[in-house]
Amino acid sequence: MIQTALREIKRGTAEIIDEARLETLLKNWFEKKETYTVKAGFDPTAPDLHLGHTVLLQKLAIFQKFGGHIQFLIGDFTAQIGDPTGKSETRKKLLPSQVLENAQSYKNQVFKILDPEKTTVVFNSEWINPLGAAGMLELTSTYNVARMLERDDFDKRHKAGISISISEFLYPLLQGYDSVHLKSDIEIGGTDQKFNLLMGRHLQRVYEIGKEQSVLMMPILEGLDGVQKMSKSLGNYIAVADEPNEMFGKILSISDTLMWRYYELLSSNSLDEIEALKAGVENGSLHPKKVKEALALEITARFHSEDAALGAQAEFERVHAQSEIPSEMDEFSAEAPIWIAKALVDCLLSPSTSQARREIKQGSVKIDQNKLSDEQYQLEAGEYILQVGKRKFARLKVTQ
RNA sequence: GGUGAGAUACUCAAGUGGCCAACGAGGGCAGACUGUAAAUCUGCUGAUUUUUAUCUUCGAAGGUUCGAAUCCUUCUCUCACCA
Repeated sequence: MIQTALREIKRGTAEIIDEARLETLLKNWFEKKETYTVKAGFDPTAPDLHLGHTVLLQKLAIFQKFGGHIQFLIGDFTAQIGDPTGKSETRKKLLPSQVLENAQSYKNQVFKILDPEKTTVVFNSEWINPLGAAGMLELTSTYNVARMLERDDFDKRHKAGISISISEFLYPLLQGYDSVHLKSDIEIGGTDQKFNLLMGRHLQRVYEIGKEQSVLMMPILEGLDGVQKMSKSLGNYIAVADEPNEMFGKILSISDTLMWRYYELLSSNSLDEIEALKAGVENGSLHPKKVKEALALEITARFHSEDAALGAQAEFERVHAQSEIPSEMDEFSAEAPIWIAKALVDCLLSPSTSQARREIKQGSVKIDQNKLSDEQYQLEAGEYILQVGKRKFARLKVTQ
C-alpha cells in the first residue's frame, strides 16, 4: 500500500529531498491514521490559474488521498516584494482588497481539483506582519549574504550587473519562515523554487520546531511556445478558466515535442500508457494529431465536462479542418456606413486601425469567408462575419 | 562620500546634430506549405483614413539650435572601482 502511494506521489517529480521522512509520514498514515501537512505557496498577483499551477495542484490532490492536509498559502505579504525567481523587475504593490478578490478567485478554481475538506487557506501576512522589526532582524541574522548569493538567479544577476534589492533577499527568508509558522511536514513547489524550499528546512532547524520539512519539486511546465515557463505575464498559458473551445484549441496548437511533456505532467495516463503512445507515433501506427487530440480532450474534460470537451473537438474540426465558421462568436453592432478598419477595431479583432490596415494589406482579413484586399472598403447595412487570421472571428450587425 | 561608465521601442542592441519612427537579432502577428504541429520561406511589427503625409516616442525636466536620441544644465536610477 505504502509503495503504491509512494509511486503515485513520486510520479513526475523532479526531485525529492528527505524522501525517508516522506515515507515515515505515509507509514504513520497507513498504520495510525496520523495526518500530516503539505504546504504550497501561491502568489496572489495573478488570479488566473493556469495549467502550470495545476501540476502542483494535482500533486496536492494526490497527497490528500494519502493523509495529507493541504496548507494552501496565499503569499499576500511576500507579493509585496515579488518573487525574484527568474525576474528582475519589482512588482507593483497590491491593495488588500485586490488580494482578497484574487484569493476568492483562486478558491473557485482550486477546488475543482482539491478537496476543500482537507485544505486550509492561509495568508502569510497574518503572521509576518506581527513579526515586527525585531522579528525581522532575528530572521535576517539566520543567513548570510554569501550564501544568499549562491542562489542561481541572484548569482546570475549579480554577475551580470543587474540590481538586486535588499528586500528581495527577504523573499526566501519569509517563504521559509512560513514553513516555521505552519510547521509544515512537506512543501511542494517548482524546481525553480528549490532555494526557497530549502530555506524552509534551514529555518525550521534554526527555530527548533522539531522537524524539517520534506521538499518535493515538480518540473516547470513549459508554455505554449515550448521554451519558456508557462506564465501569465508571458502570455503563453492555458488558463483553468479558459472556455472549452479555447482550451482545446490551445492544447492542439502545441508542438509535438511539447505534447509529451504535457502528457507526462498533466495527463492521468500511466507512464506505461504514455510510452505506448510514443512508440505508436514513432512507428507510424498512430497519428500525432490524434494523440494530441486525446490529450486535449482529457484536459478540457477535466476542467469542464466530457460533453463540453467533445463539443470543443467537433467545433474545432468544423472551423479548422473544414474551415467553416465557428457556431458561436462575439457579436457587435455598428451604424452604416463603417470603414472596415474601424469595424475590425470595434469588434476587438485588431488593436488599432493602423494594425487593421496592415492586416488587410497582408490578406488576413476575411468578410463572410471572402478575402478582402481593399483597405478603404466600407460596410453597408447588413450582417457580416469578420475574420482576422485563422482564429479571430466576430459577427457584426451594421444598421442604417 | 569620491571617480568613472551607462539608461534607446516587448527584450537584447546599433545610432553621437538633419538621410531617424530610429540598423540588426530575438519575440510577436500574418501569408505560403502543413496536421491551426514542427521546420522552412516571405511580409509586417508607435499612432492617425493628410498614409511618398501628420502627430507622439530614445530615463525625467529645462536649455542651445532653423533642426536634438545625438550638444549643454539639473535631477532620478543602475553598474564598476576607490573609501
